[in-house]
Amino acid sequence: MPITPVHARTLLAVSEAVIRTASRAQRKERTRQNLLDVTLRLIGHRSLASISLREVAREAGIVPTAFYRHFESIDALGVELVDESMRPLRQMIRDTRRGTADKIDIIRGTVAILGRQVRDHPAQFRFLSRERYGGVNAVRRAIATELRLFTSELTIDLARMTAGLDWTAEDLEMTADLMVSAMLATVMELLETDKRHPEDEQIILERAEGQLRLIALGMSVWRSTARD
Amino acid sequence: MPITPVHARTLLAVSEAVIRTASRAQRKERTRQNLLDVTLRLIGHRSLASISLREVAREAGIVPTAFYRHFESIDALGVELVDESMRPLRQMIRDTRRGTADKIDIIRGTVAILGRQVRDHPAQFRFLSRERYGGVNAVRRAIATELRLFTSELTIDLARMTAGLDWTAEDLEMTADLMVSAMLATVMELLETDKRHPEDEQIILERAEGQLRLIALGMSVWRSTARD
DNA sequence: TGTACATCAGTGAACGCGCGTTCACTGATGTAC
DNA sequence: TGTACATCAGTGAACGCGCGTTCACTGATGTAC
Repeated sequence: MPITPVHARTLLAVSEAVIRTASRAQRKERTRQNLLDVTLRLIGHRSLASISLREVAREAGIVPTAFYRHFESIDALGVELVDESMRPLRQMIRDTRRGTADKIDIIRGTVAILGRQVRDHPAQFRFLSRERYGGVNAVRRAIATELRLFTSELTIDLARMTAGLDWTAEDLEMTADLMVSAMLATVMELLETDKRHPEDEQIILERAEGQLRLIALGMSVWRSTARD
Repeated sequence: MPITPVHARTLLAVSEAVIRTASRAQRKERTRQNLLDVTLRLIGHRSLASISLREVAREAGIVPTAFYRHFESIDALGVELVDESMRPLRQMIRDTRRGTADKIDIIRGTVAILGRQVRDHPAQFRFLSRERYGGVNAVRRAIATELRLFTSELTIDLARMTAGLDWTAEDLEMTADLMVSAMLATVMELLETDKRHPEDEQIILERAEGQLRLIALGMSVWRSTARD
């Protein structure tokens, strides 16, 4: 649609309104983000189901009733947190794709990226792993959906790598699923490491690297039996 | 220590006492077990951190204060539940070892046993997977310890299978860890299946079988790089 | 076997507390003209 | 620019409720002799 003078005037009016209302709207957005951040921090030691609306509001510096200006309930806030917490994982895919095409390097690079993301965003990963099979239904389903998308993305990458090697879609998905399982287990182990033993992190990452290499080796000799 | 007449008389007295006190002790044990069962059932839809002592007592048909005759707190009950819930998993190892020595059969058999155990003891597996990274610290640590033992057992089996193939202890453990990760992910997926689609269970089990076969293939061409 | 006493699983009243949610409100910010 | 009105993020009192835990108790079961 071309921008006519009429549109231009309308757009100008709208953008002026946005600038003028920005102050209040921005402050609301800041409070909202604060509620999300505070919840993520509280989740560090406990589960979503066990934190209270009043506690979150208190930590965010607002009165309990003001919470409802932003979310319908703690569970609804949790569902929004899933999306926000998946961001580091989505970034991981992008970072990995930007890496080299050599297989050993891909594995080493992927594990390194994984380690860095977990180190940089521990609260997000802790939230996802704690609530993945946690007690809040809506949150559990939201995480399952996001992880399925993540596995799909990995399946696409595997399809590209094994192009012409006669892999079935089922086998590709099965392999991607195994890789995601191994990586998620690695994430959980990384999160459980004691900060007083930083060398544990290296051991876990090396093991993860070995596991991905083992899977890659298996792939190199895999013959599909789907049509047996 | 040999059993002397004096011992025999003492043992007799003790066993008579046991029989005589059995009624009250047995009833206490029954209530205790009932508390564990009720908690396991309540955990089906929510997390341990979100169920209350009063709720468990109510469901078990006792007054809240009577709960303390059996457990110090819900968390303490949870730790005991870990041990009870690990029983199906331990049984799995025994069942699998009783299977044949052929590799393909071992995989098929193991997956079949896994599927059966999850079907027969869903509450126990749900408890373990939900609380493995859940909000109750003591329970989380208890599960981690038990799963480490489980991985050790599997490492022993792998060592037996790869005898003379020059595998290092680290590589065996790494492989066992990957297998346990894959199996636990399978358990969680089985628990999430909708009962209205029983065919999903078969799909998940077939995928698990493929994953273990892929790992076994990788093992067959694995060369340790630990001494690089 | 009978009796007197001990044990102890389960009772029921009571407590103070933090919870989610309602409601009418305030006052700073934004909008219309 | 100035004024009159609208919006709405955050307030604060109030509610009823279920919670964990204390305490003194009851009465059936068990033990000693």
